Amino acid sequence: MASAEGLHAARSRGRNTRQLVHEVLRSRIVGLELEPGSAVSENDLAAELGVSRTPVRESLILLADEGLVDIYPQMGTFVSRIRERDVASAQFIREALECAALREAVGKATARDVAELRVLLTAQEEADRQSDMEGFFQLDEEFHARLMAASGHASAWPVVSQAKAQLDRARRLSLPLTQQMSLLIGQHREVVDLLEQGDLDRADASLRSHLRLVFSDVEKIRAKHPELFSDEDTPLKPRRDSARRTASRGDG
Amino acid sequence: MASAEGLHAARSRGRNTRQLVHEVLRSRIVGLELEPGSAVSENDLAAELGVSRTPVRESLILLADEGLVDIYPQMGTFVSRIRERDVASAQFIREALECAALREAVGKATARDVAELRVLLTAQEEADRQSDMEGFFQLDEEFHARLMAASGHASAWPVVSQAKAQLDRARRLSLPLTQQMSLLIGQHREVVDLLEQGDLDRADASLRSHLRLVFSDVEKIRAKHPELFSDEDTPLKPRRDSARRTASRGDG
DNA sequence: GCTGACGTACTTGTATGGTAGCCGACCGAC
DNA sequence: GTCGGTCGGCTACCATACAAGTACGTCAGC
Repeated sequence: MASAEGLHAARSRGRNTRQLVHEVLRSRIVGLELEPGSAVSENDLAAELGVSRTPVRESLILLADEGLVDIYPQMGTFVSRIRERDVASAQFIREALECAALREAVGKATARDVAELRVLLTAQEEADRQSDMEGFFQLDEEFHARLMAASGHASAWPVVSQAKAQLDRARRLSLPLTQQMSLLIGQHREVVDLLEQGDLDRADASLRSHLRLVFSDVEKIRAKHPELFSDEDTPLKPRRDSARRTASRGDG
Repeated sequence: MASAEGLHAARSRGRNTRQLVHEVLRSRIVGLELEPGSAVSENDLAAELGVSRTPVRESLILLADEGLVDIYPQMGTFVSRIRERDVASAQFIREALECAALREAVGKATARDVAELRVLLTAQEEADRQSDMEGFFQLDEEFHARLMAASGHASAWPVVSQAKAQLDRARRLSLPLTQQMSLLIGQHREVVDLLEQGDLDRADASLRSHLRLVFSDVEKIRAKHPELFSDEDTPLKPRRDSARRTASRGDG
């Protein structure tokens, strides 16, 4: 992959190595490129990305703070399994903040806000037609972010985004059901319509049920991919991957 | 100060140096021991705490993520000034999450939950009698945390706590008005009463007005201590402290 | 006195070395 | 066959060294 070169190429654009590595890793984890439970070694990542261990380590500390990796000193760092508690917590946070923002946005959102939201809806429909799941995910993220921005609380979005990351890992597995996309888009449209009409309570209810649908998806996924989840309060056995690197030696 | 020794003494108790340093710094910043705008040098802190730059640096990165310090590469790290935007954002987040939790807690909180909250109320009154501001701050924090826990969303508390940190820095200056304490305690009691009575809407309204009172305090403080605040979107002139360390040499 | 170039001392960013601790495989004892 | 000790290799943690860059004091020139 060109991630190593891309890293240094983009580095000149103001962001330092730590931030670059952080973004790369976060993207890989949320995008399930790095599966829950898999080990992420400072050394391996540093070697792969062509940087030293320091920025990698600092990124991992930030990711641990976000709940995306678990660091066990002297044992290893592992992509965190999806925990029942974390998902419920993330859903609660997201619902509370997005709905509260929407309630404030009603009567405050400008015509321009609504117009920009509708542009995103159109783009989402296009992504649906092309079965572009990755594109839809990004547009979905932007839609919800702008919805919050319309309330004047754009600066609270990072908090939602962080909570959302926990949910998105699971959602990534569920969405292949393409029919879901059009359903979600319809709900988006309903929210925008009600926002424009100034119907506060129905807009709130609409967004809330939309978010809960997403939440219920996660539960379905759990049945299909239990290995990505963790019930335990003490998942203290991440188990080191015993595939020795001597395998490349081919002895034997 | 015994902070350096205390650091290593407590280190054996499971937490590593990074976490210890993080807690110390966070406490100093929220407690205004480190004033907004003041410089915090990795080297100086490392020397003072008797550790290397690494854990200090990692702590500062976490604090920057929390919005408590601003890191300017090759320039310095400074305790962030209180920004209008951050305070408003923190208030929005806190209000949305705490009120949403309270609404869920109504009808769900056990008798034991209520009893434990009342114990805290009693302790707060005692702190008031003794004019123990520091104690009251801790009891206030615990009260709100337990209130959220009663809703079953204790794991969402760290998010509130982080937002609260922005508000607390300013509050710390306002509370010396001792009469405020009893007022706040009365509001706490009202919330618990309404929670126990199962009066959802009035409990919500009561907590909301309580939180807004706290918020309005911040505005008063701004008038008295403008140097701790920052309107600027680009406060790009933190200005290095020009007090040379050669002062200790005593030459001249 | 004022202005501008320069040098020094500081800053954070990155790279690397050494340490303590844990896991898991191996191997001898029973 | 089963259990217990040992040892190798890995881990994250912390310390340290080097690099890139900024700000400020100093001083020469005007």
